Amino acid sequence: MGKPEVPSPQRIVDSIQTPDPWRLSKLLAATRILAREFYARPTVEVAQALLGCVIRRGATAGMIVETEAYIGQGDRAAHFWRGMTPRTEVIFGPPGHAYVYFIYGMHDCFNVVTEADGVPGAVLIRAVEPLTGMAEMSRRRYGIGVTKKSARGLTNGPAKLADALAITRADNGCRLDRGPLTIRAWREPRQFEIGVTRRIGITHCADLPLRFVWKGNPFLSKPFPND
DNA sequence: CCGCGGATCTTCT
DNA sequence: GAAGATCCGCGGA
Repeated sequence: MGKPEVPSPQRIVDSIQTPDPWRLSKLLAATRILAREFYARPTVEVAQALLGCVIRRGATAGMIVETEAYIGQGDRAAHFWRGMTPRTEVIFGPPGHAYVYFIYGMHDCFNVVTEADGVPGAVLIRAVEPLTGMAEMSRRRYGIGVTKKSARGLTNGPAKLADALAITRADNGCRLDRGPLTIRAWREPRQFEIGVTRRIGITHCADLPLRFVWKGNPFLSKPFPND
């Protein structure tokens, strides 16, 4: 005669299991905000160094597991390959700022600006592993915190994670070392292998090895071959 | 699991 | 005026 078990929203969503559930306070204590200098390096270097880092917005956070580099030298897939336009202005600005663009009439995608001030370069964040606030992320994406959908689908794509972390064009040009949207590194760095592949969803320069993934992580937008 | 088509609108030619 | 750094649902294996 027990009452039917009705798990709380947080329970249901979390029970879909991320391997590593974090409380926000604990997460903040275990990480520190990346300084602007971190981003003032070659784009490919930053793209790899960002793997394992944590994007935080309010009570929601996810760990970066997949990135793509968009570089200045003859990269026709980069939005800025022809030079500066109103849209790509922030990519030519100081490093450590957000570049958020709108695509296919409905999605926002989140990039980090790299290289020295005046030199274009950006890293597209393609997937994160949810760490905290999954019910809230689920509400942002599905309009409901209780869902039977797999946790994998919550943030395993550039537009999905932007949605889950409420990143929009309003964040375009904002700095990432302060303010409501920040990127943090673990004080005790995680150990993992980095896989390299061609970038996804582009037509030009599709062969360049500029996509970087946390090898074997289940939250990739597309699995690493042989995983 | 995989491939296909539709949705939808900003940006630059 | 066309393409685009995507996602989702659907149908089939």
